[in-house]
Amino acid sequence: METRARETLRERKKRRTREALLRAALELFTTQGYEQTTVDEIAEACEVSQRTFFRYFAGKEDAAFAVQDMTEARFVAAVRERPAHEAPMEAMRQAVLQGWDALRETVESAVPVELYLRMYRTIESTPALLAAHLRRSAATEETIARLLAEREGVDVAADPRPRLAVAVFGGVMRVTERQWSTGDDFSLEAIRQLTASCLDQVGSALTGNWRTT
Amino acid sequence: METRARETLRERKKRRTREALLRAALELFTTQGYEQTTVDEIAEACEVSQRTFFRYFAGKEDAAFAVQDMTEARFVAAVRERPAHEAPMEAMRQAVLQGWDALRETVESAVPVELYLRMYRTIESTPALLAAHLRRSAATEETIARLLAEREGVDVAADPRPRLAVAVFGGVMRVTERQWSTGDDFSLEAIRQLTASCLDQVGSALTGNWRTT
DNA sequence: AGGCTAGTGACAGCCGCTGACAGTTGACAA
DNA sequence: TTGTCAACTGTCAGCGGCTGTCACTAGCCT
Repeated sequence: METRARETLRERKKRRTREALLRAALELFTTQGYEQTTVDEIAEACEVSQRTFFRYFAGKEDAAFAVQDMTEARFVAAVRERPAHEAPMEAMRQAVLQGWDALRETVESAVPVELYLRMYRTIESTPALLAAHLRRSAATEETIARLLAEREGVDVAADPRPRLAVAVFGGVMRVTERQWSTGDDFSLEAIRQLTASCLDQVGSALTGNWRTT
Repeated sequence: METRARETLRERKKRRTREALLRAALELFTTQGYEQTTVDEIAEACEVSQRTFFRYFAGKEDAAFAVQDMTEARFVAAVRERPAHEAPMEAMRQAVLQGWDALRETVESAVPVELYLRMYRTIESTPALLAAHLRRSAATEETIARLLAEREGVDVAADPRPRLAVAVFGGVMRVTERQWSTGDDFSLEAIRQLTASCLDQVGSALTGNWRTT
């Protein structure tokens, strides 16, 4: 966590360029749309060449998910740090909620939280980005599955239950995301509350017979 | 189902061109890889111009999923036709299994089943296609959720349980797909059996404490 | 102070995809 | 049968994402 330690001029310039590109990209994506924004525009906004953009980001998509990656990493770390006595589903639940609580600290070093939340919604409403998001989530789920398998002492190759549990959890998260991004309360508290609410209703959703309740 | 009735010459030619393009595309995708195959190659293999390819398919991706779309449509229809007394999860389970059983008839009109299965695996192992696949699945899930909500007489906007149930089911399907495509038995029977097996283990996966069993 | 190299810009080129326009060929009525 | 019309196709031009190459500038290090 000691990034400010002896940062050479070159490194500082690099970091600034990257941050400028990222901020400009997210700003443009969220205001005029992802597809409508060209890489040239982003580069021009920072007064660098298009080629330089591609030296910092593997592609346009990569810039869109740069911040998301930070929060996902936090989530994985949070799961890893959960006490061993917690059941898998409970550990994931706590890790996610914890992630929302600490979102500000996680994100603010790169971009304003408000910009992050706007980008989050842009991802949900842009088909190409939604696809990429789901694929990335699948990769994260695979990581978590291995983590839980090891933690519970089962073989992830032979026992499908770790992957099943994570897939179910991931499915619930996607419903939560969708509900939040199509709702009318775009606050951080709203998404935290929705997360808990959706997780609480999984059992009821699976047992069927929704008419009676 | 009466496609052969009064098919004009023009229509026949069109259908042939489309089928040729589709077959060539899948053949090339599955043998040399999706990214490694250019649209020009596909068009050339059928002796048409690149422009013509784009008149039949919205894009390279579209060709890759043409057959998948047929099976998904069958699945949605199957859910719709399930008896009203079945619980949601059970209805989806039956619909999927039924889909695998009828796969041959569903697919063979377009391409050989073997080619379909090969393409299925190619999708799983190609990041760009996997992303598209997940997004398409999400769209299908939304359709199913509305279907089940109506069927059970609940409001899909107010009650998250239909979407939750479908998301959970979809998650299990993805685990199944992955397990199948990374396993060593690429037969149709294998995937059918895996489907049932994974669905059976969801309960156990969620209750945690995997060590004891 | 001067050599070294990371970082950059400029240029050329591939590929997916689209719009515009003209040529060809099947459909259908006179 | 023939002529007209609409459908289908090829060609060409162009945009945007992305990559390789190469020369050049600017910070680093001795």
